[in-house]
Amino acid sequence: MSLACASCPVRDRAACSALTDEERTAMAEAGRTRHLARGETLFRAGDTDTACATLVSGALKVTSFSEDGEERILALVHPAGFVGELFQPFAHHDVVALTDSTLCTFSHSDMEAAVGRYPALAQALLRRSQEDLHASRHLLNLAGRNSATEKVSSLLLEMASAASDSPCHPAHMFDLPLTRGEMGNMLGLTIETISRQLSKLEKAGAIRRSGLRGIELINPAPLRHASGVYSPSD
Amino acid sequence: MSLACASCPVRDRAACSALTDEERTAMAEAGRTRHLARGETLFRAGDTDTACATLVSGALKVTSFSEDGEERILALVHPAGFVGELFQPFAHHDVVALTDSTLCTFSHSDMEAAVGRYPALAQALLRRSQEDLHASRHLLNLAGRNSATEKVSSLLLEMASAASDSPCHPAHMFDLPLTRGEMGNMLGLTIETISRQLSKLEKAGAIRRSGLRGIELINPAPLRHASGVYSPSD
DNA sequence: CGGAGGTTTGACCACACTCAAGCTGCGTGG
DNA sequence: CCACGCAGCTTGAGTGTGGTCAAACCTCCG
Repeated sequence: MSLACASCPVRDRAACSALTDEERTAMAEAGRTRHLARGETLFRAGDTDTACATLVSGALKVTSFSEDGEERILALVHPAGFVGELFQPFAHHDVVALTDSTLCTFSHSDMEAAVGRYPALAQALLRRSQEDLHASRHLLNLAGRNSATEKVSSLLLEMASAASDSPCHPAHMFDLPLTRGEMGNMLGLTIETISRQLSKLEKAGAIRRSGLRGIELINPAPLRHASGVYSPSD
Repeated sequence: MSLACASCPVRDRAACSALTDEERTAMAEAGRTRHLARGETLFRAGDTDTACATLVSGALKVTSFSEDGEERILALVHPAGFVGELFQPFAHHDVVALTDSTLCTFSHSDMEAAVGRYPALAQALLRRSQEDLHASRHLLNLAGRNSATEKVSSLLLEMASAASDSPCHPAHMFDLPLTRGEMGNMLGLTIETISRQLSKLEKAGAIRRSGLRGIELINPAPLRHASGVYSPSD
């Protein structure tokens, strides 16, 4: 059996958790475990017969490229997330690893067949797809909001939550999986603006930076405050 | 039978088209036809036991409200589209009619039961959900893109396509279902900027405005040009 | 005819972008 | 082990696009 479902860290949360043991065993036959190093791509826009995958560990980004070669990040994928454009002859977006990642991949056709064969899988993917939709709309809301301070603050809080083990408390100290450029293009800002906002937050005593990637939340209050409330004294 | 499926204009495209005749008849028992006037809301964020619906005619908007009461449009729904947050105890967004609309509504619980009972329905909704996700990412991309001119041009072209009967050709002349304010908050711009951009496009001879809502596409080329396609001779 | 909601237009200003220089951290090779 | 080089980041100065505020103008309806 090519997949080690029994020891899979996301076996309770991923789409395949909806399957019975026999069904999962059958699917595992068709699946492959795959590792991606930071920067490696799973598939590109335009690829036909793209893979589908459940992310087991690490982080991915879903991006589109405009004609002039500008990247735009459309979504982040966290463990237990599903990627792959079902029912589409070719992919519309690129999927790239942000950190070293482990995935559980299936061929496009195997996955579509499985969706037809196992109603529980279709339902689980529907659930996931609705969650993705929700996340996308959340990002839309965030990126459309006004000030750069708001955007960066919100993103920091979200990254802190994603980095935390418990879903309720944000992590106190964590590494950003994104470069400044990547943060910028998620939020519709430039590298420089991100950098300036982080400096401002550090000066204000809200965070501390350690190295390029490390973030320590000293005082989350101003972040929450900034992500929506206008304060005249600035 | 409460629904007139036989004469339904979207019977071939909506999610329910995946059902067999008997299945559809069974679902029709549980459904209700409902009309909404422009501005009426189907459900609000926070509502429990929200309705699910297939849009038969008209147009809807899906919106969220920030703490300070600012509306943000997250998606438009066109005929054959599906609204309703499955698997969620309460709604996260508002759904409001942009124009007088006809919907085919089902209670939250009936719909979830149907998804469990009819695998084909789950699959059809999965397909739709993926399309919605794609649309949301498309909007994300658009709203994150740089210039106001690009945004407005793209939106105009999209509205023209949506208003057209044939999927390939944009309509030559159509009415915007959105107010300036609504366009603005889809694109992350202000009313005034939208207005100025439209004036600019009219002066440039690309469009003509008739009344508040009417748009006539005189020369779509500058619109396409502005909306991302890079042409060296500028 | 009058009012209200939506729109247009103008003047001004600020926030974020651009361009440019210097810095930090990290990997590679001598 | 240090020197070098590169990629990513920070910081600064100046500019411009789109926001804000304000006033006038349509257009639809009662």
